[in-house]
Parts: sequence; structure tokens; C-alpha cells
Amino acid sequence: MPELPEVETVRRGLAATVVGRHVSRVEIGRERTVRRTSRQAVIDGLTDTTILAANRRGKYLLLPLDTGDEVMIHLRMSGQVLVVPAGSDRPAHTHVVAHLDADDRHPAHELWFVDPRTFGEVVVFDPDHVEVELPDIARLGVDPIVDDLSLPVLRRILRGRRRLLKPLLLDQHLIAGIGNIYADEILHEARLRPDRISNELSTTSERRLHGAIHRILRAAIDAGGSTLGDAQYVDVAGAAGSYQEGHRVYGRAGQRCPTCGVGWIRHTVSAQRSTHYCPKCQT
DNA sequence: AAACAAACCTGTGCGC
DNA sequence: TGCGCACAGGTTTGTT
Repeated sequence: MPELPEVETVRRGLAATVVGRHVSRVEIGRERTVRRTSRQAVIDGLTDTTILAANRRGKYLLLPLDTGDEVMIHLRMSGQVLVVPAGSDRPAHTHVVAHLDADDRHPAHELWFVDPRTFGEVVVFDPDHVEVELPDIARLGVDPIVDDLSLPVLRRILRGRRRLLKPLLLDQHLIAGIGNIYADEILHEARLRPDRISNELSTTSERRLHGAIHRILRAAIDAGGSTLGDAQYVDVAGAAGSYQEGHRVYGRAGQRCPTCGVGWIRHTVSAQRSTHYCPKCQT
């Protein structure tokens, strides 16, 4: 579910609500959510700490603590991070609860990690040992927003291998943060078919793809991300995003292309993922 | 090197 | 109304 724009929206919510706050107590429900280490490691690492910042790299949320450790949260398919008044009724699948003390600017809150499918995870790690403790983060590619992906860097990524564009955009080791929805929307905006070969693009197509990555991600962040019909993605206050109203191809198979008004949106499978494009205006 | 398949889980929507 | 199946925003691992 959540891709870069959704995770960035959650990050901003955390920056506004939990940064600077003290964690007095931690409850862990389902052990699977903390499987990377253990229930006790997360409780020990988070209890009696202060959250210093809210960062993001790709789809990973990173919260540095005053102990020098960092909290990593990955939402995967169905994870939600919510900040609610202390004592609120917990929904099903609330796996982690961090109690945030009241201070001069806030009443007491709880930070919840809710995740029906339990693919998501929470871990407290030492950033000095990220290579060993969280190798997937250490191997993450360039983040289009955090690292401001430039045209020369994108060209190197495209030309350095022979890959279909859709799987390339989804490869977190190359570019971090793009998922299935935005890969399709970016390729549509760039007017490129998902099965084009990365190292066979014209310089003009490379430039179009670069512009499309930035325009689509920016627009989606500005809209607070995409919330689909199941309403699984919401921000820390429980509010839905609105970029689903801006989708031009994702989830629109069989409909007339809203860009050219001539083609019909086609649905295929690429990289084992549902893929949507307009065969008329994407070539 | 890169594409493909399966695995990890639960909830929902659809056809019958 | 109920049942079974297909499918879902992600990532890892193992196989072609």
C-alpha cells in the first residue's frame, strides 16, 4: 500500500506531533511485528527515550532517539502509524503502542502501529551498525526527494543495466520509494511503455522520465498520498489522501485514457505486479 | 544479470 | 445469505 508519497505524509505528521516527545512506556502485541529483533529489544530500546526527529528513506521511516539509536518503521502492505489521545480505544491489529508523556505543549498521546497483514515491522537499531542490523536500508538506492535525484544520476541508473522500465522503477536498490501505483503513473506521465528497455531510451525519453518522477511524486505528496477503496492508507491523524483522484492509469483498466482521449487503458502483469498503461500515448 | 515464482498474512469483493 | 476464490499499496529468497 504505502509508497513514497504516503510514507512522506506520515513522516510529516510525525514531525509535527511526536518529535521532541518522551516515550514513557511501550506495549508490544504481536511478536511478528518486531521479528527483526525481539519484543524485549524494542521495549528496552524505546522506553524512556526522547524522539529527536522524523526522517524517511524510500519507504522506511526513521526516528532518531536521544540514546543514539533509531526506530525504523516499515508499513509494507497494510501498516498504519497513528497518533491518538491517550486512552483511545484500540482497533484490531494494534501491535505496538508507545505512550507519549504530556508536556507543556501537548496532552498525553499514544503512538500506534496497526497492521492487519503483519508484513510491516518495527525495530530499534544502532545506526552505526546499520550494515549489519538493517542491511536492506544500507543497500537502498537514491531517494528521489531526499537525495534530489538528478538527470545525470538517473541516466547512470538507466544506462548501467538492461532492465524493463517497470521493474527498474520498482527496484528499491536503484531508486528508493517508488511502488506499484506511482511506477504506472510515472510511466504514463513520461509517455513510456512499462516494457521499454532502460538502456535503449533516447536522451529525450530519459529527460521525460526524470521530469515525470519528480512531477508525479510531488503532486502525490501535495495531495497527501493515495487512499484506495479499502481506506487502508491514512495519515497519523487517520485522514485519507486524495491523489487517487489524480490517477490516470492505475486501477483504470478498460477505461478511456484521460490523457489522449483516444486509447483504452490496458492491464498487464510485469514484475509479478498489476500494470496499467495507455497503448496509444505511451510508446 | 535479470526475470520469474513463491512466500510471508489478513481482509474484501465478486461470482455462483 | 453463504462459500470459495482471486486479489491487494511490499520485500525477500530461491530458481530459471
